[in-house]
This record gives sequence, structure tokens and C-alpha cells, in this order.
Amino acid sequence: MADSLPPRLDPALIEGPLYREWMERKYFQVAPEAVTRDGLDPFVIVIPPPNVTAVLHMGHGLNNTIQDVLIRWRRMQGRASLWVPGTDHAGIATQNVVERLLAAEGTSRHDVGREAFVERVWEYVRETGGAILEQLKAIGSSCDWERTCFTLDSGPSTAVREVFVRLYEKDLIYRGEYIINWCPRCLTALSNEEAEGEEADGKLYHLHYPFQESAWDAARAASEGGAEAVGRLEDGRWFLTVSTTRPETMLGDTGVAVNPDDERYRGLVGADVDLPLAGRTIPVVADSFVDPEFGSGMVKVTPAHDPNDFEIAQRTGLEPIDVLNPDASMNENVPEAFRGMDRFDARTAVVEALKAQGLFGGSEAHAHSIPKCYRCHTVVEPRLSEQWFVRMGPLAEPALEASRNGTINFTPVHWKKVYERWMENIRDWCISRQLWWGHRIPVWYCGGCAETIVAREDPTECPSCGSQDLEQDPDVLDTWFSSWLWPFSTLGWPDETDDVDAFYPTNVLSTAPEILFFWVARMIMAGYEFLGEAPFTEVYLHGTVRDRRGRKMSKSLGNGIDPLEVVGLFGADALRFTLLSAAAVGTDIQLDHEDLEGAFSPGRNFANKVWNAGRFTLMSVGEGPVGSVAGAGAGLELADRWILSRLDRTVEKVTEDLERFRLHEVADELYHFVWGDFADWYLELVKPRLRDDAPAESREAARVTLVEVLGGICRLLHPLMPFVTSAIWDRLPTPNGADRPEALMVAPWPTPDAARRDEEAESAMTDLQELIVQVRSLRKEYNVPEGHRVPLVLASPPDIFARTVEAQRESVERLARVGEVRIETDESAGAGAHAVLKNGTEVFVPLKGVIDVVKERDRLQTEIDRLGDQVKGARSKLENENFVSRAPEAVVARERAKADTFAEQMDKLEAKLRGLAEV
RNA sequence: GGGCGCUUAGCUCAGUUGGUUUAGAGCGCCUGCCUUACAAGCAGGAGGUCACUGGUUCGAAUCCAGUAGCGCCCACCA
Repeated sequence: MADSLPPRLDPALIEGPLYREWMERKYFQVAPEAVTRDGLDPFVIVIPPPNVTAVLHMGHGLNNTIQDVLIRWRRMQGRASLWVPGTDHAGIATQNVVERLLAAEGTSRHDVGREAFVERVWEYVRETGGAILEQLKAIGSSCDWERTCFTLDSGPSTAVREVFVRLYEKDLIYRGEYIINWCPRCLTALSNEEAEGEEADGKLYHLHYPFQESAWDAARAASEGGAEAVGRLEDGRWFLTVSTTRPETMLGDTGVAVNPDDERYRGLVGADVDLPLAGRTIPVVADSFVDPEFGSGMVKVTPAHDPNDFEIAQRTGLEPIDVLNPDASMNENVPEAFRGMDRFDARTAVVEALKAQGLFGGSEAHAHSIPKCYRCHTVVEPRLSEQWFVRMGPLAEPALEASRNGTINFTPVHWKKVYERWMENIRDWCISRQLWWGHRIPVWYCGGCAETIVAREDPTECPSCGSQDLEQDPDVLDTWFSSWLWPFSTLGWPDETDDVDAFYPTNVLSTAPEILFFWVARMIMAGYEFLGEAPFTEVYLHGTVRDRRGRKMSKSLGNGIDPLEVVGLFGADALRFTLLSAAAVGTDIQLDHEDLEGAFSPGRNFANKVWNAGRFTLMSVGEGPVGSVAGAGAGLELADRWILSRLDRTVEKVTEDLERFRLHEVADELYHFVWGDFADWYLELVKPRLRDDAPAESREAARVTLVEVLGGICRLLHPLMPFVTSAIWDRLPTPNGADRPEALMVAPWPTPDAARRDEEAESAMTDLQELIVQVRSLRKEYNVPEGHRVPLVLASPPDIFARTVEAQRESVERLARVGEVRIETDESAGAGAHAVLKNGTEVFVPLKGVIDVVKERDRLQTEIDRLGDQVKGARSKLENENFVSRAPEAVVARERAKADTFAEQMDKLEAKLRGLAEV
């Protein structure tokens, strides 16, 4: 059987069939009864739903590999592990895509009409949507596909409706007129989170507004009092200067504000100025928002196009004047010359017009951040409009507390602060979008009596006046308004389902930090508000996948890597392992998109190594029945005991690191255990014992150990590399032909076994490895040709070491490439190896390190000195009364333990040193 | 402007509460090997003042302060 395995792993050959088998056997599925009836401990992850029409990218590859590792590991631990998959309708993104399709056809959504447009999007989603879920299967994701959910499905839609109504009834949803972020291209409102600031080199323009003649005296007085923003034109008029980065908005100014405590301008409050171009008169008002230190200390107030100005206007009684159309062209409230002009053209035009009137005060470079639409990157325009908002304050309270009291943990931990800061400064959430694709807002306006109806069921008549003249709010909800319910809407809420009972709350939420606020924070708020409990307790935020130059991978840069291409070239295991081994907690991942082979060689090479180590083991063990490790008992040799002990340590370490999301460490440990300990050392050491002419007992001990260790490797590695491990495990015999789980993915996760620990074997092996490495190094140093075998003379080695070498004599000879190992007690022979140089002369090579008594003495002495220092340090602390009385008990205890252990170790080493001295 | 993080081998990065790490890995590089599991391999090797300065300590890549460079997040500064 093993002979039939090809010497080079061909992932394509094994991955497809294995995944199909897992699906057929329904290993990914979990029924709620497993929890409610059978009492299994649930472990649940809900997938961050990718956009329904998205194509898999490396970020998905990384995130879903992480989730699959956790799910597979917990499943093997015997927990009812459920991974809920699904997709998001992605309001703006999807609508934009289809609008572009229509544009290419020479039409638009307005031409085809709302109903037909929405139908068209559905059509598009049905055609192209969900492909990403198939792609997740290719990387091995073990989601319960029967539960696949879409945010626009009836279940999640019901949840959205229920939540809207409940919040409205609690007065946590309101409609109001505020300055919102408006995308003039998407023609919709955006939330604060959706308007991303982008650093840009802008300009700060200075504009002059002339005072009305009645204020000239006050202006002169201010000017003489040192008000630098006040000046006089050539024609004698006095003016003030305001600064702005958006001069075109001056057409909508309704005032100029100064700080009430600003001495310079106190006398000007109440004065009127002429608003140039617009032909209006506006007042100077006082508001404490104005920072006297910034610029001239005078601010133009444009209430309809700036959130701060809007607030100033509310406080000072200024009326907003809207000057922009939805598409950001100038509207009818501006002078005819500017009407219909694009905002950026208007900017130039306004500046030119002011120049012509001598009212332009120049401009200067000004770096600042400009908000842009996160979907189309158009510069967002603050705009006054009527929108729906969620009052976030009350929702944030428990969500903030959950982080503070440790109910919810963040990995890496520094996100905790970021999260809390956002929660502390929470602002209301604008949830209405002027789109057609999404959840329609469940609000109707009565034409008969102006009643607003918010209902779970579509109303047919007004409950107040009975009128049937009802019109539904035209807007849809922010995409995230369905996403924030995901951990329970996917389980059937608001119905009281078994799934909610069994699987809520979920356990881990793994995602990219970019959507901490968009999604994670809001899910936590929704969890508390609607189910009274956090939706998960662990938040794992992974790094960003970047290219070799550190740039984020993106479609527009063309620097992305297609995970499916990687799977096709090197296999899913290679992809997964490479990502995991690069994904240290809190760090980004760099992959060279121009050298896929280089980028993914760690995973590919390791997968192949596992494959070959497995193949060799299977061939060596052969067809015959195999006993158990327990049965082998005293027959186990040093190398066997060593590798079993190492396996046990690895089990402990790997499990511990999985619990702490240290997946990079897990990958690293398994890599070194499998490649280093198992393949490089153990397999090489046991080769002589596997021959037909080897002593039967020794051969049997090797066989049972091989089966045991390879089985352990398969289990430990399975969450990371599910395919290659399964392929090997399926061919692995069981001890004494015992029954076993029908598949590796449902086999039990190993647990540490104290009886397997063997420090004697570990230290003896360390010495032996050191000897072999020394000899190899010497051979190289003295140019001993490959074909030459030289005797290795070990003079007067410590007893235990002599026995170790003796036990592994054959292996030592083979691995060190020496002809004969001689152990002598005659010190005069020295410790060394005879080597024959290229010219034929024979030299005696003294061996360094473990077998060189003198050097060993030095080494021990150094070690002892160092331990001595440590003991001294610990003891001096313990003698320090301040330390003992003030330090926490645990710390003192640790210090005491330290002193004891190191002293103990020191004694041991001193004994060893005395032993050497006697030789 | 506020907050946070990073700076370790040619490259990309690990290094878990300060002490068995005389600082590690992968890739790359040099030397020798097709040793019947694997050349996607085996063996040996070169390469680092752990950004800089000072401090705490018996002991610092690890803790503290400052300096320089880079990055991220948040923010209403016109």
C-alpha cells in the first residue's frame, strides 16, 4: 500500500476526494441536540460573511484558515463544533457593480426603475454570487454548509425588521435632520465609519468679507486693538478675513463666528458683513467652538455643509442655506453664474470672482485629511439631510463594560484600548442609505394624517386614520445593520430556536482589524441589546496580507495573490501552512506576488516532508500487525523513549498555544518536531533497527513507536494541514488492530501523558546528537572524503553516555559516517577521531564538545558559575526585607522556587563535574 | 492634534510573565553529497554592537526614560 504512494506529494490527487468524503459523511454538521441532549460543550464560530459577489483573496484565505484550524482542533477535542457560513449582500458595493453593468448597456437604474433594478441585482447575485463559498471549500474550510446564510434571506431579514421595530419602540431609532457624509457619486448617505479620511495636500484659502458701513468704527477699533483678521481695502471699506479649504461653500455662509472670550473681536460681535458674490448680509456671532489660536480666529459658518457649522448655527440661530445638489453641483441657491457648476469647478470660479473684486486674500499649502467614500473613493460632501439614526449611547454601555471587565478578550490585546476608546466616544449611527439594494426601511408615512408607521408586518391601512394612502420610506438600511445581528440571525432569531439555545453565544470571532468598528463592536452591542449576552468572548484580529514591498494587496494595485492559484500549484495544505507560519500574533504578513514558489515554499516543502516521512514510516512498519507502546514496555529503546517524550512535550505546547491563538507558534513547533526530531533524527536512528535481520524485539519497539508518533503527528497537524495528514492517517495501522475513529478529523485530540516524559532519554539524546554533529563537523573540517570511514574513539566518556552510544552504535556509525566506534577507558588515547586527509595521511582529530573532557569541565564550570549568580541574586532578594514584605506572595514564592531549583541544578552539575574529574 | 505599535542575520520575520537561546527560523548565500522516504532532499558553514543613549538589576533583545526613523488608528480644528 505505502509503496503505491508517489514520492512527491500531489495535492490535487488527494484533496478533492478527501473533501468530498468529509462532506458525504457530514463531519462538518452539528445538530443542536448534540448540545441540548448529549451535553457536548459547544464551540461556535460565525464566519465574517464575505460580499456575496466577492472573489476569494488572501485576506479571506488567512482568516478562514485561522477559523478552520480552531474549529477542527475543537472538533477533535470532542466539542460540538459549529462553523456557520454565509454571505453579505453588501449594499453599496453590489449596487455599484450592477449599476456599472447597466451603464455599459447604455441604461441606468433610474431608467429601468426600482423594482426591475432590484430584480436585476438578484439575478446578478444568483449568477455570480456564492462562488466564494465554493472557493472556501477548496482551502479545506469545514463549515456546516447546510446552514449557509445570506443577509437578505428571509431569516436574517426578519431579524432586521424585528430589531428596527424594537429599537424604534424604545426610542433608540429616530429620524432627524443632520449633517451626514454624502457620496455625490453613489448618491447616498454614509456612516462616519464609511467616510475614510485620506491625507491630501490641500490649500487653505483666505477670503475677505467687507463690513457694512455701520460696523466700520468697530472694525477700525478692532484693527487698532491688534485684530489681524481685520483690514481695509483700497476703496476704504473695512473687511475681515476667514479661511477655508472649500471656498465654494462660502456661497452658503450664513454667519462668521468668533470665540466669545476673544478680546480682539469682542467689539465685532453683532456686526454685519457683506457676503461677496451671494449678495447677502450675514452677522458676526460668538460661539465657544471657535479656537482663537487657529488661523485668524474667525470662522465662516456654513451650516448646511459642515457638521460643526451646523451646530454653531443651531446655537446661534442661523438658518442653513443649502448650496449643493445631491451630485455636488451648485444648486439654485447660488448666483446664476455658478448654478449647475461642479463643486470643484465652482471652487476655482469663486476664487476668480473674489480676486476680481479684490476680496481674495491668497492661499497657502495645507495638508489635511479629506474624507472619501470607502466604496468609490469620491470625495465625500457633508450635507444637511434627513436620515434615520440609531441612538448608540445606551447600546454602548454594556458593550464597553464587557471589555473592561474581561468578559470579552481581544487578541492582540492592544485592540482592547482601541475598542474602548471608540465605545467611550460613541456617536449615533446613520443607518439610512439612498440605495435600492438592501433591507427596505420598515417605515410608512400616511398620506391621510401624516402618521409615521413602523411595523413588523407591512401595513395596509393607517392605524390612526384608516387611510390606505401609505407610502413606504424609499431608503434601505446600511449593510451593517444586518451584519451586526449575524451571530444570532443565522441561528434563527427572533424565533426561539434550538439553535439559539444550543449555539448562542458563540465563542471566537476572527476577523481583520479594519472592521472592528463597522462590525465587531456593533455585534457586541446587538448581542447585549437583543439577547442580553455578548455574542462571543474572544475576538481575534489577524494581520493584513501585504506584498513584498509592504503594500496592502488590492485589486487596483494588481499585487494580489489568488489563493486558488496557490492551491492549484502547491495544494491547500501548503497555502494554509505558509499563512499560519507567517501569522504571528499582531503582525502583518508579507508575500511576494511575483514569486509564488518562493512565497509558498515553506508550506509546500513541509507538506512534502510530512508526506515522505509518512510514506517511509508506512513502508517501514509494513503490513504485519503492530503492537502498542504500552505493550512494548521495557523493549522500548532510548531513541523510542526520547521521541515519545518529545511528542508529549509537543502535545502540551501545541495545545497551550492553540488556546492562546498563537498559531504561528503552533506551526513552528510542529515544523521542528516533524522535520527535525522525527524525520532528521528519529527516522535516521531507527533505520538499522527496521531491517529484516535486526533483532525482533528492537524492530518491534521501533514499529510501535513509529506508529504511535506518526499517529500523534497526524492528529496535531491535522487542523493546520487537513489533507496530507488525512491521507497518511487513513493508511496507518492501529495498535493491536484496534478499532479507531473512521476519520482523522473526528479522531480525539491527544492529551499530555506524564508517563511519556523521559528526561533521562532527552538528555542522553541531546548528548548523542551533539557527538554526531561534532564528528560530522570535524570530517568536514579535515576534508575527510565521503567514502572514507574512520574510527571514532571515545576515551573515558561518562558512564551513561557510553551506554547511550553503545545502544545506538550502529546508528552512530551511520549518521557520523565513521567506520567503528570504540569506547576506551584509557585516558591517554584522548578523545577524538582518526581522519584520513585527501593526501592519504592519517591524522588524529581531537573531538570538541561533549566528549572532550577538558572542554566539558570548562562548560560545566561556566554553567555552575552562572547558576551561582542566579542563586545569589534570588537569595539576596529574599534577604531583602522590603522585597519579601512588599512584593506579591506569588513573586516571592517564585523567587524562592528559583533559588531552590537553581541551587539543585547547581548541585547536580557539581556532582557531574566531580565525576569528570575522577576520570 | 491625541492614542497605539514597530526598529533583531542580505530579505521576510519569530523570540511567550528579564535567567538552559553561548540570540533563532524560513528564504537567499558558500562547501560537499542523487547516503534505496523526500534534490520540494541530506550534511557542514558564513552572516547579527538585538535602532541609538542613559537607567533599574546579580543578570536586559526582553523592564523604565529619552532620541531618531517607520507605520497604524482616532479626531470637528475652519
